[in-house]
Amino acid sequence: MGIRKIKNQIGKKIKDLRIENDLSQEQLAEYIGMSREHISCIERGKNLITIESLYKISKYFKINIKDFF
Amino acid sequence: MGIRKIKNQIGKKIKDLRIENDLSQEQLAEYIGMSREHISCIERGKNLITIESLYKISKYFKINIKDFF
DNA sequence: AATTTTTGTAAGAAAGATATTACAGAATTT
DNA sequence: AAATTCTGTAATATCTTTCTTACAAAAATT
Repeated sequence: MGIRKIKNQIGKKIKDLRIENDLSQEQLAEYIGMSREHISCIERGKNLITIESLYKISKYFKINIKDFF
Repeated sequence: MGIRKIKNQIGKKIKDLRIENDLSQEQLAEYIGMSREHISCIERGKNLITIESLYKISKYFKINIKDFF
């Protein structure tokens, strides 16, 4: 599995969590402290998130960071 | 568990793998394509590695990226 | 003990991630 | 259908990570 698939996988997981929790990109962005545009790109696998940001998201949704991989 | 602990945890894991495989920081750096200084900082929990670099290391050591978390 | 190898550390440069702004299209709501 | 909310996208700016260079300390080897 290459880095592109990892990007898509992480993006999909974030989007799923966001939808499950009935949040808009903007709401999630505000909670996590990042821009909506960046979240949009991450969800579509265009940008790669840092470990620190991924950690914040995992914390917010109360899941283990492992579950993104 | 905060981001500082995650840094230390990742650094320790990388160092352990490197020692187990009898590599110097310089050798690992060359294989992975990153600087020795940066690996030194990562191992000591001073710098936080990106997901892409972490992925390269996991691939080199043939382990799952989950195992860093 | 001297030599060589390995590692820590710092300052500045380069690269990459993320923010900001702005606008358009899609989806939803009224 | 109009209005509102939500999302995609691009260009530029800002911030953080990573590299480069250089030197010193520590550890291993001879």
